[in-house]
Parts: sequence; structure tokens; C-alpha cells
Amino acid sequence: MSRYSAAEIETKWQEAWNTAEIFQAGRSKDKPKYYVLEMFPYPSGRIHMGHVRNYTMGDVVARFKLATGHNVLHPMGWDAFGMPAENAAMASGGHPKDWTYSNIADMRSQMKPLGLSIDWSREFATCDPEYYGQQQALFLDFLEKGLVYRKNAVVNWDPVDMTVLANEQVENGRGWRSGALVERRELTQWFFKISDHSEELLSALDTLENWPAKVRLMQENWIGKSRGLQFGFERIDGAEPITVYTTRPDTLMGASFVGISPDHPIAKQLEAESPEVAAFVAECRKGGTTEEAIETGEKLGYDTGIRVKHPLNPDWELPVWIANFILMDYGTGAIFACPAHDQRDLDFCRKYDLPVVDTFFALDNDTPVANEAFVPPKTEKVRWVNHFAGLTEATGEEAIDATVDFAEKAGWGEGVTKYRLRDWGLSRQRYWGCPIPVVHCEKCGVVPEKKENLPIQLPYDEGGKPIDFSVPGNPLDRHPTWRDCSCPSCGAPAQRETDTMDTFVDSSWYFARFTAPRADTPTDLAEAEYWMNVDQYIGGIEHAILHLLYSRFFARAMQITGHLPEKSSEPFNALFTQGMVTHAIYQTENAKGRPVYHYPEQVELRDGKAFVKDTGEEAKIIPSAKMSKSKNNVVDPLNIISSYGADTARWFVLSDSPPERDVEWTASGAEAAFKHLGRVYRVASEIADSDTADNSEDKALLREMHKAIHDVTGGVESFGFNAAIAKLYAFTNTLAKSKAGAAAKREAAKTLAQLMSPMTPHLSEEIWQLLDGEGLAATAPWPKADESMLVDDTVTLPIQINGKRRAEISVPKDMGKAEVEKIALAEHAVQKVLEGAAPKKVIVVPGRIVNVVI
RNA sequence: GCGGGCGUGAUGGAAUGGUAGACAUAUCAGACUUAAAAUCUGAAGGCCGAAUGGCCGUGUGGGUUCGAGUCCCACCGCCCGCACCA
Repeated sequence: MSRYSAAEIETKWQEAWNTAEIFQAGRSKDKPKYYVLEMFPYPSGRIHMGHVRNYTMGDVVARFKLATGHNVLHPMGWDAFGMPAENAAMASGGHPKDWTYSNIADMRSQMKPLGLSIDWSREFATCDPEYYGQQQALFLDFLEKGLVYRKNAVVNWDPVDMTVLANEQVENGRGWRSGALVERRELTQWFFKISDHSEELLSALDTLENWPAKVRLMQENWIGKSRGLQFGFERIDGAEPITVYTTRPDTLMGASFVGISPDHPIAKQLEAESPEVAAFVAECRKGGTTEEAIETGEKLGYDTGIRVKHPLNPDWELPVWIANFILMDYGTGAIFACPAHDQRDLDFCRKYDLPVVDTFFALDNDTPVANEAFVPPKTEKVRWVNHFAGLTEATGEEAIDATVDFAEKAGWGEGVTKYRLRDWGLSRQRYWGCPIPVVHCEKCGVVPEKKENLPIQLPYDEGGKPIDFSVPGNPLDRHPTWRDCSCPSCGAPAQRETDTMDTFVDSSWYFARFTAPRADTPTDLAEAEYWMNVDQYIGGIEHAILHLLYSRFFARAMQITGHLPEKSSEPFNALFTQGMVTHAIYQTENAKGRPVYHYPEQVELRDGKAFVKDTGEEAKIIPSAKMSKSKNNVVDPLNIISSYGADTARWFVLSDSPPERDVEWTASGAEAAFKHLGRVYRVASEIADSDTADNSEDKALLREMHKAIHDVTGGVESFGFNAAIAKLYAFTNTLAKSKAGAAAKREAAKTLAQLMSPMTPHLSEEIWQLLDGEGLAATAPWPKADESMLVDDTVTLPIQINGKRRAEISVPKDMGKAEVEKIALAEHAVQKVLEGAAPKKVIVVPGRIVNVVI
């Protein structure tokens, strides 16, 4: 009998699968199709445990579907554009393209040993001109249908490096390289008109039954539908009224000022006229563009001196303030503030000494608001003082409705539905992305490039010299010749757009491209018709909003432009969001008190403490942190694979933690997984060699086998991988200890191999072969549980007295309620507490429990 | 600030409203061994008790129920996202 040698087994079976081409997907009518997709990776250069977990989960699904008679599509590609490639070029020279393709080659070779059931013939990278050229074609079609447009938008601007910064490149309000305070600056940029689809993207969420409820909720909140009142405040100076939008019009009598965004047209006009306003607005533009920075930053205000009339009382004048927390992108960019019933408004009014007027009180409380705003609940009654719409007691909802009615009848306002969702800005002032295929012509303006000129390829160098990425700014912008072209419309000399597309564009349609990756149009409708939609999509929760929402929008836009069939408005039938793989961080400090992070392999663990191997210094252990390159707590799966094999890595990332939750990688966990697989191999080998004739326990073993089939199948189908694995452990223990005859054990062991094969495909093939299984385990029909074998003939019922477990009885599985009750009441423990009296009530749940109430 | 989630032994976790802690890790004991490793067998939530057994126990406090880890309300703690990271 040989030992379990993962390295040998794994190479052997990967070759066998390749030779048999069992993972190549092709259209066929004899089987149902199944498209399983994991979110494709960014080619950072090394796979990490998060990848292993993600792709293993997808592989379990894919292999299970293959074994249950499906025609499976399970592709892989690379989300290959993006900043890290440029950062690498900045940090250590080289070219983003070379860096990216070499990373892809590395990662592919790291991924293949995992034994994933991937159809590699469909592989592509989004930085392949064949891919991004089709993306440019999509863009032109979108442009033609009005799905893309240009407008001004705010970006992070580094005034020292004179460059646009991504949010990620802003640290504490400063540019990451220059350290300069970041400013907000406006640029003309391209936008997808996703907001036109707000209602559709919102209401269709209800159809996504197989998406996690939390993701649908997050998207719902992100789209942010609200009903409110829109109306104008008349200006005393007779200028154009200021239009505001509010979701709480019922608090109108508590208004203390009208606030406008620093980007509001009135603010801009004042900025041009008054140096004081200009200085204030400039102050407001300091800091990053993230919503978080704006919402948590210090609230600043400036009284413009403009006065407006309250719509319900022309004698009541309200001041107009510019306030830095008001977003130009939402509503009308102007609000009225009601400090008594909104905490942010209250803080602002206290700071600038503006009046606070109560308009609502709780039913049992009439203390005026001090420093804590009273937000009238929407569904509970409150007292409405200062009311004007005929109600004195109302829920927030009733008050809002009454106000909207009142304003509409009086003619000074109208009920309006708005969405928080903003249009998707896709322009990036960076080199390593898909060029936006438009041309700027002095005479014709912005002109779409002709389709026959696609792909518009990125230039590799600058007039024969390598592009210098150490210079800030977009290399396309300063390229000596790349911009030069002729106008597609009039033929005159013109200039290319130098902005590239957001990498989210690349990932918003790759799933459709996988159905026909070599087509010379973005998709092939026949292929898309057959393979779409993705039956199961798997990826990180961090994509719950942006990537998934953009993809949902793209599917609709691709329908409008004829690139996807009718049925594909929702591209992902089922979604699973897996948790992260975490790992402890080992941290020390350098002489300057700055944190230094150590790789796990640089650290020695002793008595629950960590010591840096080189220096012996003790490191602080920060447990269960997100794996992050900057924290050096990334575990390299290659080390695991080379010491234990891919099956061990796969088994480990699936066991212990539920797939949707984070799992902490531990060395002992990997060790344990390896030991267990060795045990399974040993047990199976012994069975292959054995010839026991005693078959007295066959039925008991086969019963356990059918229970295992039932539980593991259910676990795999419902993403309960950890529970399925626990069952497999238990079944292995049962099998190892079983005294059943050789034939029964052989059958049980073969079934064990099959049940394990989605998780540990190589080991399963080996055992399958050892036990003379027919063909490949990967394609052998999935075992079926025999229902009659799932329930034991007798069941153990716990007896509770007043809900506390006091005894248990063993009864035939189909015994009637009355008889069970009789036996339960006869129990010694029950008799003891009853003391001859009759129980108040007896609850018998057949097959589960008996509860005696006294 | 806004939005979302999570909280169960020493640890990861299991549990259609029905015996809390399956399965695994770490620990301890035993077998095998000259010894160690590997392997096998067993113990184990806490407290009290020699034991039959009893009391307590799923972040905290309430509630619904014959019965709550699970449902409801409030609170505490931790984690994630916030539109130019992928």
C-alpha cells in the first residue's frame, strides 16, 4: 500500500482531465446548460488565499453540475487594466503592459495546479486589444443611443503633482506622493446615463430571488428612491427663485435657513463677484471627493446676504447660506434646513447661532429640542405644532403626504420622486485603460471614431522611447504623436480623447464576452442566447454595489444596442457573496515609531506570541485582519500547494467557516486538512485491499452512506460547504470504524470519493481508480440518496418539562402521538415532578420532541 | 455622518422555533515505539458533587412562545462599503 502523495496524484489527474477535454464547453441540446462564474481576478502577479477560496467554491459548483448531467460553462479571464500596473511602472520602471502580461502568465501557472475545472480555451484579458476594441464598439453604440454623454464633474486634484488622484491615492486629505492638500476640481468627463434606469434597476431587484437579501438591500439604499417636495423660495431681490428639494416638507415651519452647495450656480456667481465668497468656496473645495470625507468633515457655512421669503408667510425672511455639506449632485443642490428635526442641520445652526424652531413633538413629550434633534418617525404618530396642512396628530408619512397635497393644491410646490443614484463617470486621466474612442475636432466638436478604425490601441512607447511613468499626469496627454488623427467627420487634423475608461467598464460585460470570446462583434447572439444568463455568480461582498449595479445597467444597455438577447436584462440569476480570507498581522515599530509589518514566514510563533525570526523582537499580533499587501499578512497559496497539495488547500478554504463569512487562515488548519486527506486515502486503500466476508453491519453503514449523500448534496447545493465537509468527516469516521463486509465498504468508499470530488477532485479520482470505478470520478453520475434509508427505525425523543430537557425515550419512528405521550408521561423523571397530578398540557412534535407543561 | 453586516466553549464553527456546542483545531490521558514523529483509542462548556445528579450558559437588558442561539424591541462591541482601489 502506497502513501498519499499529492504532488504525483494531482499532476496525473490534471493531465487526464486535459486529455479527455471534459471541461471544454460547447453548445449542445441534450443537456441543460449551466454557466458558473467567479469574479475574475486582477492580475497582481500572485494568487492569494482569497482567490483560492473564490475559485474553489465556483469549482465545487461547476464540478457538481457536471456530475449531475449539465453542460457546464466555467471560464476564466483577467481584469487587467488599472492603476497598480502604472504604480509598478512608477515605482520600478518597466511598462504596464509587460508587467500585466507577465503577471497573467505567473498567475495562470499558479492557478492551474489548483485543478480547477476551467475551460481555458475561452481565456482573455481585458487589456487585449481584441477585448477592449469590442468595448470601444460598445461605447460607440451606447453613444448613438444616448446612453453616454459629457458633463462636468469633480475630481481630486493634487496641486503639487498637477495630477488627478483616485480616492485611494488620497490619504487623510493629502496626495499620497506629494503630501499636498488635495483640492476638488471640475473637469469635463464622460458619463453613462445609469440614472435613467434608476426605477428599473430598483424594481427589478425584486426578481432577484437568488441574490442575498443584504445585497439587494444595499443596492436599494444605494439607488435611494425618495419622494419629496420640490419648490422655489422667492428671493427678496427679485432674482430667480431658489429651487429646493426636501424629503421632509412637513418640517417647513421649522425652517431656519436655505442652504446651497458650493457648486450651486448662485454660489459660483457670487464666487466670481466677491473675493470673500471665493475664499470660502475655495476652503470648501479642500479635501477629497468621497462622500465620507464630505459627511464627516467640519461643517462650514457662509451667509451670502441673500434673503428669501418663506412660502407660507411672505413676511418671514430666511437667509441663504452656502454650506459645504450640500451636494450639487443630489436633488437640486439646495435645501432648507430644519434644525429641530435633523441632527446635521441642528449642529450647523448651533455653530452659526441660527434659530431652532420645533414643529413636532413626541406624543408624551413637549421639551424643546436642545442639542439632539427629534426626527419625527415615519410610521408613529407625533404631535404637529405649527401645523398648516390640517393635521394636528399624524405619522411622519401622513404629514409628508398632507404637505405635498397642500403645496400642490396651493400651487407653490410639487411632489417629486428622486433617486440618490448618480450617473456613472467613466473618464479616467490615466494611461493603462481602454481608450475612449472619440476625436476632438476644432470644427465638428466631439466626434465618435469610425468602427472600422477600432481598436484604438494604446501606444506602447513615446516616439521610440519608453514611456516615462515617473512624470505625473497621463502619458497619452503628452505623447508626441498618439493624439494626432484626422476627424472621422470632416477629415481635418484633429486630436484623440486621451482619457481612458474606468476599469469597472471592463468588468461590466466580460461575462457576456465569455459566451463567445473570439467573436468579431462584442457578443454572438446565438451563443449569448444559449449560455446567458450566468446561473451562478460568485465573488466578494465588496462588489455588492458598484460592480453588480454597473453590470446590471450594462446588460440593459447591451439589450438596447442589440448585443444581448431579450431575456438578459438581469445577467446573474443567482449570486453568492463569499467572505474574505483573513490572517493575523504581525507588527513591530521602527526607530521613528512607524509600524513595520512582517510576513507570516518571517515570524515564529511560540506560546501564542510572535517573534521576528531575524531579530528575535516580539511582534504585536493583530488577529483576523483582511489580507492586504501593505500589511504583509498575505499567505501564499503556492507554499501550501507545494507542501500539502491543491486538494488540501481546497479542502481547507471550504471547511470550518461558512462560505459567506470570513475565514481566518491558520497553519494548523491546513495541517489538519492534509492529515485528514491522508487518512481518507489510507482508509480507502485498506478497503481496496480487504476481503472481509462478515456483512452483519452492512445495513448500518449503507444507511450512513445514504445520509451522507443526502446531507452533502444538500450542502453543496445550498453553499453549505463547511457543513458538507463536517458530514464528510463524520462519514469517514464511520467508514473507518465500520465492521461491515468488503462489498458494502467498497461501495461506501466509492461514494465517499464521489461526494468529495467537487472539493478534492484529484484524491477522489485516485480513490475511484483504486476501487475500480468506471471512467473518471469527475464525470461519473452523482449518487442519489435512497429516501427509505434516511430515517432510522427508532428515534430518540427528548422529554422536556416546562421547556427544560429532563429525559429521553426511544420509540419506533412512526409511533402515534397518543402513544408517545403515554410513554413520555410514564417516564420516571416525569412521574417524579408530576407527583400523581395531571399535566396542564403535553406537546408532542412527532420525531422531534415532547414537552410536558405542569 | 450615511448604509450594510456580525456577536455561540480556549479557537474556527454546527443547530427547518424543538436535546446548544455537530465537525474540526488546540489541550489532556492511554495504546504502539528504545525514543520521537506518524497513527490509533478516549476525555473535555462553566460551577457544585464521590456519584445518580443539580444549577448556570449562545454580547447586555426586556418581550412573544408550551419551548428562543433562532422571532420582536432597546442597548453595547466589532467589522465592511460610501461612487477615481480592484
